[in-house]
Amino acid sequence: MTAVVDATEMTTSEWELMRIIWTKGKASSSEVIDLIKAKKDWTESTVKTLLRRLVSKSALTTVKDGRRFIYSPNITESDAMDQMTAEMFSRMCNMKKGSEITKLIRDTNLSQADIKQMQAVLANKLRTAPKVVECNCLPGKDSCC
Amino acid sequence: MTAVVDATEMTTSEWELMRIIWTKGKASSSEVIDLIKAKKDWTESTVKTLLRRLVSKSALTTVKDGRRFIYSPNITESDAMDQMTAEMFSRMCNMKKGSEITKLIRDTNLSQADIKQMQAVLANKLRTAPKVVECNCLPGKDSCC
DNA sequence: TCTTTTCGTTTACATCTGTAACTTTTCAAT
DNA sequence: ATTGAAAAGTTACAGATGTAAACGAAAAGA
Repeated sequence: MTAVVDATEMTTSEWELMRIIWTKGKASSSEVIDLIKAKKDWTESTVKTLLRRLVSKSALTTVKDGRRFIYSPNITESDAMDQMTAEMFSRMCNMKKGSEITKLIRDTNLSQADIKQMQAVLANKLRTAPKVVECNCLPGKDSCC
Repeated sequence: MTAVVDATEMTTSEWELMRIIWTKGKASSSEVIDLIKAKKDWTESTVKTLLRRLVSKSALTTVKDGRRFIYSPNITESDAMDQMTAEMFSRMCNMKKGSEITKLIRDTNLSQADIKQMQAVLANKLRTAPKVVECNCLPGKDSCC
């Protein structure tokens, strides 16, 4: 079974709401409305619309609890992040992904454990790494770099 | 002077065209139309519309060459990639960025030089890395992890 | 010069997004 | 039972996006 939810079709605004629901596990619209207030100046209506759209994209499931709905995610935060990241990197030139990741490492606040983990993966990867990665910008030898 | 072009407002389709122009340095609309055919089944009209929108977003500059235009990028591929990456990572929980980068390392085809570069950066970073990175999903201690 | 290509410009149109007001339904408290 | 508050549902609307046809102008070939 392939991914039921396509996280790449969540908009930035929708993503903000998802973060709240991922963090809390589940939430009613009023909880979401309350929590989003700290970050965004949206009206209740706006939040409800976004929640509804997330439901229609199958990113959220609802369960009725009396008069209100409890929203819970249909995709994990981790899976969603993976999809987004993959989508973005798929747009980039193969040859340039490496330096982009390097920049990311440089610019991101990483824990000691994160770093050690990366070091382990890299050490292992080095053993079979190619001398160069081919560019795939244009078909044929005509490519960029 | 801040970034004149906001690459995060380029759509996926527009990005495809940018890649061609980045790779070639500059190109006429007919060159772009020809080259995109290998990847996308767009009509000439569609490509022209997208080029025009890129010009209106200041992502491309045109110089007239006889009857036609030569398009060239107003932002480097590298800067655009940086902006996109930064935008995406800004949406993620601080605490989870590390493992996301680790996955990226695992899933990306990297050259030996790329890997060594990352290793250097990481070794250096480890010396001042925090034990843990705080989650920033919700305001206050109420955060996720 | 007349015609055919080749570009660029204008117009189109459905869907998606950001943003929200207005309306209806349904608990909960008189 | 009545009413007020809370939640959900309906409708709206401008701008962005995907996708393109049609029209016009200019260059190149006949």
